[in-house]
Amino acid sequence: MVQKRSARRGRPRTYDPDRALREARDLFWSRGFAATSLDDLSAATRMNRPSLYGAFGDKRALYHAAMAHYRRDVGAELTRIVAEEAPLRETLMRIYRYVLDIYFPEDGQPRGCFIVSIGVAEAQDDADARRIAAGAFEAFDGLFEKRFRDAVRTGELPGGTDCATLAGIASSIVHFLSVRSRIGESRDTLYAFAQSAVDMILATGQARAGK
Amino acid sequence: MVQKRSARRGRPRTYDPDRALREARDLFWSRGFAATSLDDLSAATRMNRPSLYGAFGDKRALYHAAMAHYRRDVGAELTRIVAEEAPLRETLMRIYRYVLDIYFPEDGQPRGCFIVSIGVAEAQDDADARRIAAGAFEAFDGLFEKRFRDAVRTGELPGGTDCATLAGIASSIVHFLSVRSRIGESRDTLYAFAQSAVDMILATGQARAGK
DNA sequence: TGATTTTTGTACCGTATCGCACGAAATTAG
DNA sequence: CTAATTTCGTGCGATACGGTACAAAAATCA
Repeated sequence: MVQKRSARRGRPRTYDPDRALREARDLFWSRGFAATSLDDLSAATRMNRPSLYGAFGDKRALYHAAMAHYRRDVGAELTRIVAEEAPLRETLMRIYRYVLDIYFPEDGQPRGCFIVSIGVAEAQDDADARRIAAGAFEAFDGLFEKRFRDAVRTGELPGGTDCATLAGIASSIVHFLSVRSRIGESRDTLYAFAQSAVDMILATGQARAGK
Repeated sequence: MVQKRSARRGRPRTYDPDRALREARDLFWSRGFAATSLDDLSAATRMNRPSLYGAFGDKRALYHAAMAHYRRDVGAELTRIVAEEAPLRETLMRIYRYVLDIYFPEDGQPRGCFIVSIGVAEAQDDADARRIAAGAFEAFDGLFEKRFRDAVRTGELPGGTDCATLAGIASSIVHFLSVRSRIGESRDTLYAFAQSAVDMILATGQARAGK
């Protein structure tokens, strides 16, 4: 899988580019773009600054790479969860459990979603950051909506359900978990909220049914 | 109302402290804490740096003052809206319209909620910022919950409604509007989403009723 | 072995940053 | 008019920042 590129010409690298990108992402994630210095990044990635430059371009480009990496990572796992084809309640709870795993790392402080907590702040003046964030959310909403449409097809949700809006609400709850985790709410409290919210999402379907 | 403080002793100020605080807040709002320099703040507030220091303390203290100011401002208006005692749907839509007014300023780029977009990023390493944000959200959720409890009392929502969770969902939608406004969604799209989401919140009540 | 290629690591440059010292300016109190 | 008080505004100092130049190091190729 991880094919070592067939012996390259010059001096070999002493760092792992993917690991370095994850370390950089984590640093940006906790401090934001501007408050993270190249010295910090250099220390965390164990690459000196010229190597950072060679590998990723300037600080802004490294930041974009970190955002894109996060988006790919999380998007792939969410796609996998939805593909498992569990019952609707179970799929939703797996998604909320998964994002809570991300927002509350085992080691380190609660951090929320990288894009919501950090990326969106940059989005106003950084068109690339804005595009990456918008793309991530579009894919995210789309995943929820697709699952809800399937639920209508299988009878888990009644016909006439407004799947697009329900997907927006499901995404809203993810944003809520992100925001609240970073400002001190406990994981247990947020998990309980997610459960109750899922109850309501399913009940909403019931209401529509009788309409 | 605006009582001029009875002639103080020394040289009079050339700036309006409240106006200056709003200008500082707007600058932080668009760029974040670290990317906003004292030179920027000095220019925007038309106070030179030593005056800023004298009036607000260091940059971090000024930032906290800006957050607290925002929290007071928005909190007061939301309290006012809820106090109007309009029908539930109307109250909710007034709230969503009001926050969209904030998130989409008439002049300038979409910016989302100051606390969600900027404050939460600081919350991880800045205990004061975290406290201000947590207090703001607690008050916000409480306002929604109180309104939903009243709705149960008046029959707008059926008995047995889980008002705390419903308040969390209503707040989630506000977070959604904040996040999405800043990454390029149009105000019209978000307003339409809010309307559909309110439909669902009210329908959820209906479902519970039949339980 | 010697030329070539790629990465490493030090050292540095120009600039921006935060915070404050200090004297001038503008007002009131007596 | 003089003293006291408060703010203003210039200017600066120490540090931190992003980014790069340059030569040494470590590998492959012929």
